[in-house]
Amino acid sequence: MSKKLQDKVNLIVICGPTASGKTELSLRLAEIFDGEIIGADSMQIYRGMDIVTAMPTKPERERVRHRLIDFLEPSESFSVADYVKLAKEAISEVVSNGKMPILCGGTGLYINSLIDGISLDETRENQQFREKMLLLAKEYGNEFLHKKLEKVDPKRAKELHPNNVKRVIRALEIYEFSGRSMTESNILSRNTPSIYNSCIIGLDFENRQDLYDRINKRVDIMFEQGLLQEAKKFFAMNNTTTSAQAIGYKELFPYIKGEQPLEECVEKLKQRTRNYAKRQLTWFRRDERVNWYKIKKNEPFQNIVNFSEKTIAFYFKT
RNA sequence: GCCUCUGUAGCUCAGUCGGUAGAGCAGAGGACUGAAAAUCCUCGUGUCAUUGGUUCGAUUCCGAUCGGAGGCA
Repeated sequence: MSKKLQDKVNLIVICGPTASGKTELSLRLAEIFDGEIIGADSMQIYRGMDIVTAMPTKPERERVRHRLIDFLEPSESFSVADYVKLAKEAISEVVSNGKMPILCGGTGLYINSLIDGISLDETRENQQFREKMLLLAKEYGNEFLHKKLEKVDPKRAKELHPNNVKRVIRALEIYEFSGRSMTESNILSRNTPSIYNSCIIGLDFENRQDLYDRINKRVDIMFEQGLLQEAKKFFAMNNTTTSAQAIGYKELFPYIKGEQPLEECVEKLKQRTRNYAKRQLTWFRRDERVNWYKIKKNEPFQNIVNFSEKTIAFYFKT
C-alpha cells in the first residue's frame, strides 16, 4: 500500500435504509473496535425529536459515546456544509482520543460529501434570493428559471429537469453570488482527495417486503412510545426549517388539526417512510464501495455483526 | 320482495355515440454537490364481473345470473 493511504484516517461507515438496524450494528461494532459513533442523519441532529427519528436511547448512548446527534434546536436550519464541517471535527476528536470513528446514518448526501472530501462551494444559501426565484417560477413557470440557468450554466441546466426547481435555484444562486457556474464549482470541489480511508457496510434486506414490514411495525411502536404527543409539541412550535421536513410529524398534522382520521394519517406516514427507504437504497446502491449485507427474514443479528467485523478487519489490514 | 344506481390496473375512478382502454395513488427503477426524512425524472395488457343475444365486430347496446350500494315496503 502506498504511503498516501497510510496517512489517511480509517473510518467505518454504516449506511442503509431506515429501520434496517444501523443503530444496533454501530453499537456492536463500537464495542468490538473500541469506537465512538458519529451520526450521519439529517434529522437526528435535532433535539427533542427522539421518537420520530428513532434516536439512540440513553442506555445506548451510555454504552458508546455518540456525536452529532441531539444537539441542535429544531428552529435552526442546517445543511450539508454545516454537517461536513462538524463531522470532520468530530472524527478528528475521536481519533485523537485513540478511538475508532464509526459513521452511522441514513443521509446519503451527508455521508458522501464527507467521505469523498467534497469541498462545497463557499456560496451560502440566500433565503431572499431563493424566495425571489421561487416567485418567478410561480409566475412565469419552471421553464423560465431553467432557461435563465441555461444562459449561465448550460451543462448544469442539461443535468437538471426544469421541474426540479430547488436544484435549478441553487445553481442560479451559486452563479449569482460567486460569479462562477455550478459546473465549474463542482469541478473545483473534487480537487482535494479524501482524507478518509472508508470501509463502508451497507444494510439491506433480501426481500423488500421484509424491510417494509419492519418499517410498518416500527411506526406502530413509535405510537406506543408517544409519537402523537411529540408531534403535537412540534406542531405548536410552528417550524418551517429543516426539521419541519421530518417524516412522522407533518403526516400527523391533518389529524391534529381535526381534518383527517388518525388511521389515514398513520397509513400515510408508513407509506412515506417506505418511499423514503427506497430513495435511500437508490442513493447507496450506486456506490460500488459499499459492502452490502442482505438480511434474511428472522436472521440472527450476530450474522450481521460477524460479517461486518470480518469485512472491516480485512479492509483495514490490507 | 320491488325499484334505482353500480361492478374497468393492487386501490380510487375516467372512458369507449360499438372497432379490445387511461388518470391519480400504490408499486418498481433512476437522478442527486449548502432545503436531502427534501426535491425531481421514467415505467400502465388489464378474463373492462359471469353468461346468452344483436352485430362483420361487444368492455361499450339488450336480456339473464352473481356481487356491492342506496331507496321503498
